[in-house]
Amino acid sequence: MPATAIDRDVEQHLRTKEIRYTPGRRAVVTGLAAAVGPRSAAELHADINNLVPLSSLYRTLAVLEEAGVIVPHFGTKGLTRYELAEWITGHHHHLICISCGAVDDIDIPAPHESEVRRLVDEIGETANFTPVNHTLDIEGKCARCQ
Amino acid sequence: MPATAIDRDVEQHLRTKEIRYTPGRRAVVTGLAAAVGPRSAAELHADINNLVPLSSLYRTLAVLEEAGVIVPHFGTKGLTRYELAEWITGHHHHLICISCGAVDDIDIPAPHESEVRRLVDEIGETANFTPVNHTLDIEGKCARCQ
DNA sequence: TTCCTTGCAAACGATTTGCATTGGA
DNA sequence: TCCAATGCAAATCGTTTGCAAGGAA
Repeated sequence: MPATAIDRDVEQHLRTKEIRYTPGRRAVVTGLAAAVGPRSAAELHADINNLVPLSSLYRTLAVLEEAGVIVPHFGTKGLTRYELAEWITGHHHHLICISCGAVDDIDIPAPHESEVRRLVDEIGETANFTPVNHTLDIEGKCARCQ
Repeated sequence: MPATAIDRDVEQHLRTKEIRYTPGRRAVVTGLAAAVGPRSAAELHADINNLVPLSSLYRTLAVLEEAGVIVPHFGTKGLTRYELAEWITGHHHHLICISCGAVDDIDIPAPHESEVRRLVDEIGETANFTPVNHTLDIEGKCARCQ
């Protein structure tokens, strides 16, 4: 029944954790896989055509987050948006246009990425803080808004 | 009446915009200036000893944000925290504890900072994007939560 | 049968708003 | 005087939870 590679990977991932991959959960994952950027509960609810009531959707999001399938993103006032975890989508950063508000995912070249990681580790060490993840968001003007 | 340099700068800044620097607003700015990292409305409310009721506090925060004195930070689920704008505090980054939720400001050494800026500029060039600002948030475990 | 999952409705916490009052310029 | 700022209470919005019903193992 898995429709896509992502779907199959998630199914496998959940099986090893003995978490059921129910139709509602599958719908959410599929919705996120189809989305361009991070989606809020309400947006997902619409995306999957009200298939799952909001309260169940929230519970589904909590389960998937706990299972490491999705990751919350706090970029907007009073709203949590979720996206598939980086082991599915790959590590990436965000370009945020201050003019039109668009958010783009961006992959940066591996050498740059490891430079960032090295910096982050160094900073953490100095501050007695154990880094688990980092977000490098770049705000500026996108190509269309120059 | 301005007590600190920050207070004086903000007073001046607001005067040019013809926005009144009332006692309530001054209290919020002073509270933020005294704080270690970004503060939520509720935290500030406590910080300034309930001097300003929450509803007015929220209005004050909106005014100060609109005026460019403070800046919102979305790092934690369901909460908006504010901090003084960078023209007041200087450029800095954030350490976000995934365990207790605390957010700390961190200055990183100038060489590191210019490395980051160089990276950001290079990334922008590649993506045909003009960087104006960047945020490097590091999520992990703080000293107390190790 | 025994859990886990779901749906509904009510509860919750953060934030916003309407409205009447206060207070500076 | 006049408009902005304030305080209170009620409303709103996103999210969470209690509880009873449905479904898979």
